[in-house]
Amino acid sequence: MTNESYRQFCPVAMAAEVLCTRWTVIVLRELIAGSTRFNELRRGVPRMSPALLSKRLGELEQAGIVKRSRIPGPPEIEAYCLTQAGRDLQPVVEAIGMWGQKWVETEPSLENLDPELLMWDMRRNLNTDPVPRRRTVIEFIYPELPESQRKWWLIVEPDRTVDLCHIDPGFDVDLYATVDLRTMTEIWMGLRSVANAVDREALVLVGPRALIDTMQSWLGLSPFAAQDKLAG
Amino acid sequence: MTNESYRQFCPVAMAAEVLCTRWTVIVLRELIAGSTRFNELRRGVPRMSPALLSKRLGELEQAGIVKRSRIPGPPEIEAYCLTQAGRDLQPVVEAIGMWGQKWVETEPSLENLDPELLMWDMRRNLNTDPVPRRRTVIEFIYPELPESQRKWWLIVEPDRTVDLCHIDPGFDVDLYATVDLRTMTEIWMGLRSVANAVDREALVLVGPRALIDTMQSWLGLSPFAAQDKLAG
DNA sequence: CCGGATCCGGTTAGATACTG
DNA sequence: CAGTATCTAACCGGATCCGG
Repeated sequence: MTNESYRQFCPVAMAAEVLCTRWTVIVLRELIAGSTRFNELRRGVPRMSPALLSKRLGELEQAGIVKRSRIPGPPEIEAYCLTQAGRDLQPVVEAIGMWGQKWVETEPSLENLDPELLMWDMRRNLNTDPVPRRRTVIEFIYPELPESQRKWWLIVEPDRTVDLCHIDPGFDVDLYATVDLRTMTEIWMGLRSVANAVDREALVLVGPRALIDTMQSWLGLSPFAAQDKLAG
Repeated sequence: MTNESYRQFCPVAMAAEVLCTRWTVIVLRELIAGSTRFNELRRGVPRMSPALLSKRLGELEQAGIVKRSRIPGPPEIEAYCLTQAGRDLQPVVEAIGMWGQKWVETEPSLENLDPELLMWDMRRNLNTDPVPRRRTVIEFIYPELPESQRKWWLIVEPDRTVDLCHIDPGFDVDLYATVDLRTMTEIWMGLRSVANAVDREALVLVGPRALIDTMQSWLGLSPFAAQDKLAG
């Protein structure tokens, strides 16, 4: 069931036994970002098999990092929540991410683009403060992608909740953003600014001036975008 | 040769591909602590096979974390040194260790005691400032261990270098410390003080008063000993 | 839909021995 | 000193299937 121990009394080894198994820190990133349900977590780690995710969640529960609770139904739903020990892992995950942003060459990772992951992250981090206090709809169009992944809608409701759809919700669209996936991912990662992408015509915005001019501020970036890159 | 990618553009995933494979952070801990040669690293990870250590060092070199350099001989010797990217991993390893010290139950790890690891760590962290400015020899005796691991000598030379022997160097001994391995490990990890162990007669010190009274200060503790424990 | 369990083939890690 | 070689056991990825 569990991994063989390193058999060292050093705290680094003790922690690494739990944390440094395949996929574990990625799952922790999702939990820290706020995901709580099994299939919600799956969206954040689409290439991880559900069997392995289930196993890892069990190990994290065993280690006191995650607590499983049953939300009364129907449908009866399981929620995975971080304990205090789990929330205390945020500095660890952040340190790993900061190092990755600073030192890992981007080129290889920019070959692994995923519009669903990107849009999901954008939804999570969108800053609603600069957005008008009525329902605002932004449509992203990735012309080079197949039909099923081409169009995405971000919807900011008057109550400041943000929804993401990949089928047309039928609302009037305030802002259209036509862009290639790589450019949008680079913007999200802080490797390029909105203005730069517009200048190079890699990003075409159609909509009210106010929404366009504030895009860099309402488009929440990756939590690691502020870290300068030294590699790649 | 290398691990399969997570295929995510997130910096956490990019970093985890390199860092979160088995044994990798333990090897990094050794490199950060100052080990540079292959067999020196092996002493810090005695349960890791040399084949895997060699493979990991190759991966770390590939990732730009370690640089291999040849020290002219004979004997010709290879040295593994951290690059700037490698030194930048210190906050990551420290964050992992701090979390481990705070949240991982100690009991299981205290079943995996190792006198050589412990003495090696003590040698590395010994604070020579409070030690007299002549050669000082401290003999540790673990009565419950087999002959080959029972006696260890820490030698502080006048030039402030510290040596560790596990065969009698033949010098006059200034201080004898008779202790069981578990108690000494608990002291090293900050779970118990020298005074407490002496009071409970788990640690018996024979030698000059000055050396005994200052032991807590010259005995450098684990870098994580300052972090309070909340689990186990 | 939600939350997994099962099976199978390929890869990785552990143990031990050996070499230039 | 600094690694290879070899063999076996454990783990992982991918697909499929299942009960509520």
